Amino acid sequence: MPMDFQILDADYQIVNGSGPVIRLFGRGADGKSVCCFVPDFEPYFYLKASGDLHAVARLIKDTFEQVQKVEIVKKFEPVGYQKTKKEILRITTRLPRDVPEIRDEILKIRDVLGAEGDWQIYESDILFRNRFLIDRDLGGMVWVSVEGKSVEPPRYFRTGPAGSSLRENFACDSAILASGLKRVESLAIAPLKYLAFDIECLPHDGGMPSPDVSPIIMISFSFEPAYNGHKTLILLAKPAAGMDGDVIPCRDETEMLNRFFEIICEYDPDIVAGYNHQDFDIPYITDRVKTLIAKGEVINPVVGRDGSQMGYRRFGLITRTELKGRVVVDALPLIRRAFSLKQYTLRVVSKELLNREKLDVAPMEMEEYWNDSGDKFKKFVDYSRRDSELAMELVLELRLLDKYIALAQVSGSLLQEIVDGGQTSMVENLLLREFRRKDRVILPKPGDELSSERYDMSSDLKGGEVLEPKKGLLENVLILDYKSLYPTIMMAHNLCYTTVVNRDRPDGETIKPPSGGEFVPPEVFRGIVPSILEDLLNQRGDTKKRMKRASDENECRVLDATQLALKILLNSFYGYSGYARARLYSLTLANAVTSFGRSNILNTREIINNTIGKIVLRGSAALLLEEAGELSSQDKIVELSVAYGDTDSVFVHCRSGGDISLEEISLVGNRLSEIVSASLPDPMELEFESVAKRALLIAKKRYALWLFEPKNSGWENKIKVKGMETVRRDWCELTSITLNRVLELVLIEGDVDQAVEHVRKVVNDVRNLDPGRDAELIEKLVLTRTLTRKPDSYKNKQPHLTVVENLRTRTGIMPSIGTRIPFVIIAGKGLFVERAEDPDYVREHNVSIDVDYYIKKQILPPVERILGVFGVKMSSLDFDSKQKGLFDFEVNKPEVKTQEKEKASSQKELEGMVQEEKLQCPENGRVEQRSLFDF
DNA sequence: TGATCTACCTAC
DNA sequence: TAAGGTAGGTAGATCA
Repeated sequence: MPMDFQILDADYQIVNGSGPVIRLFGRGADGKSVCCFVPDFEPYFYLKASGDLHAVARLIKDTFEQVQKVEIVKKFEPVGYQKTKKEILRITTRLPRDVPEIRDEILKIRDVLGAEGDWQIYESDILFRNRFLIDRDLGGMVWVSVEGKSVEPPRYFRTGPAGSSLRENFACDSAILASGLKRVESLAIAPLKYLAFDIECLPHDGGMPSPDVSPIIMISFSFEPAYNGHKTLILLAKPAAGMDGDVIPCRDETEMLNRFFEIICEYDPDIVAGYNHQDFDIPYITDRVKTLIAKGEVINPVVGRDGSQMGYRRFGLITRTELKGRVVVDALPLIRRAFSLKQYTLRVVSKELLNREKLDVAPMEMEEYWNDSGDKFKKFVDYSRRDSELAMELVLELRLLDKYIALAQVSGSLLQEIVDGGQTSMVENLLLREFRRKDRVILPKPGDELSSERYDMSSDLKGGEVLEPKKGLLENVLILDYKSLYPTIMMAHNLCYTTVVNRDRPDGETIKPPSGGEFVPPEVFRGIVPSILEDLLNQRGDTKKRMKRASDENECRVLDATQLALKILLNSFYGYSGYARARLYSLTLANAVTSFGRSNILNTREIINNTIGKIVLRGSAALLLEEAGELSSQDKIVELSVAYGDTDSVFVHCRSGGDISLEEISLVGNRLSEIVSASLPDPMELEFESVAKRALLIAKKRYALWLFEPKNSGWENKIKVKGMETVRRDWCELTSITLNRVLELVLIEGDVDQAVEHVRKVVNDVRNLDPGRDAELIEKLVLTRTLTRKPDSYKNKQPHLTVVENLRTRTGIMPSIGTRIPFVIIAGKGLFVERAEDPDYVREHNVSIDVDYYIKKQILPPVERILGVFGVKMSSLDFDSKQKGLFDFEVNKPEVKTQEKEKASSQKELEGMVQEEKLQCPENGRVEQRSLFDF
């Protein structure tokens, strides 16, 4: 009877005498975990050689006993348009590890033969499990239906209680030796089991714990679904009485660790979650176990579905953990990628994203709490339990994995690879599949030398065009943008590695991008990348259609994740082509894409400003001047000019003698989208996105819009801020809330006076700051910056470095790279950087804040950039003296086109809506999920 | 003191 | 076996 399961992980095993056997690990639709053995898949790679290929083949076969067979096959080479395939060798080895082993040796054959010409190895560095998945059209989180016979699952051994003899167990529920395997199309997700855990260590004097001396004293678990009725469990490294039913006291640390591994194996989770456990808990446990074993303790750290032990490897700054057959999901990096927050400590993240409090025990107090047997001890236990609960909730409630599961299904990469890595593995996976189908081989990954050579060249890659903004406050601005600009450019112009003209010349015309280079048109050869993109785009369209039909909420979520994954993949190909470590790197290709993009946006501006110029509104029609013919007094003429644009967007300023309603502007928007789209090659499309009733353009990449979007039967409005200090995390919260208020007053109320008044009040509050009382205000003065490298590799002093240094000398704690460091600027003499201080330290020691810095450097400059537009000057400010008038605003009554009284009716209408629909400024509202790159 | 460089973060 | 891309604004340190 065939059995269906979803592929979670894959690897291979060497079976004595019969070569490699692929193992697929997964969870069945029936809820059982599976290990599926697939025999008869052989490792291979390709060699392009010169001379008599038969002779080369024979020599290779005779020289290397690892080589099973050498065949001559016809393939296209990776890059460049080619009229015909070329004969190359396909070399099959006995074991996967033979491939890298003989890869370099094999080039020596060339010297033996004294052959002239180019030899090149292809596809020798593809992991065997990936090779299998690609060749069999399988992939991560894909469903398979397998036929075969039941066999015994992998086993593991572990110590029993109190030093009893070794006990043997199966590492997963079932195993099957496959005789037939086929892909099943389904977006369903198997009933996955989630386990989250967190450890507590007992450090020396509250400093950093070290696994060779500091014991692990508690481990907490969280389970979904429950484990023997428990949602959580807490293991203690000491006996204890009077604890609740989720607490398991152990004799000592060794017994606790054995229980830990036992519970993991028994529960048999698919997903092992934690918060920073990839970098901390897992390495710590691994090292601690080693330390204890070295002392003679008996611990068997089994965690894998094949009976393998826990382990980790460090690559430079990155730690990789592998739990065979399972997926390690660290919520920290996923949250960093998905949400823009000022800090990513579990405390801040839980509060911001789950609105849940982390319980806390200060490192200095841990020892006391641990040795207590009353309330303090219980508090410590609860603190530990809460941490694993939070890790689990972050993963499940924020649905952090949905996107990654969809990406695995769509790209074919294994889930772990996607969760750990970037876009490279997904793009390469798709490329390998499609190149294989079209008989084209792919290059190996570039070495360090080639990569850095490419990296030096990559300054030759030009990016998008940013139009100079028409600075100031504008009314009635249309926002249009190109849907998936770069992918559609590649499709429209057949831009691909396989169409670039660099060896064979096609007969007819070629496509010539503005950046130079030549590409063959699709009639001559349809590029592989454009065809992949087309497929992804079609799939996305279908998915969106299915989403509209879907009634089930869960189905809708899965489909939404799928269309999002498709969008991410669509947008990954351009970046990959200019990425120095890509297998397929082509500056010609990348430059062709961006150059079409630049000329496109410039063309669009030209068409709107000059070719179209004006639109006539007549009834519900938006007409070109030539369509309108004779104009009547009923007609409304809208004059168009592009006020700004960045890469794939244009902001069109609409002016007319009288008022224009949102509906009327929308008519213009739709018409523009129609006209411009019609002038573009398929599938490029300029989309009408939204209308800004008012737009404040400050500089390139810095603006605020009062946006109106159609919603149900009315309009939904909100302020959207880009690039300004309100959305920047290296400014303090006081700056963002003040600026947000100013923007509201200016954009919605059109009331500059009130904005000035507001700023005056804020400045006054700061000036009269009383550090003892205004803890809340101080909270709003905290700045944060990312520690981006090792402290000694900075050339200039930096404020957050000062804080890191202070922290290190005071507590011995060294934040890791990537951590956001909070600080405030304290009063005193000397450089700004030297006056940065840890906010906690400031609070505890009542250090005074540099009030002047906050007023002059944090509040006023950003405010001035906005209010300056209305002629508000703050030149005559003298903050150092404590005189009467703190400062004088010179308000040149702005000719605020915004305050025209005659608009009373529409104005009132708008204000009504504002009250209904509360403003969603990023800092005030719920934290928004970070959006994607999307050109 | 003004010009240049370094660092960070953001828009797309 | 680490990592998609470029364009751009702003602040502060450092250089000349």
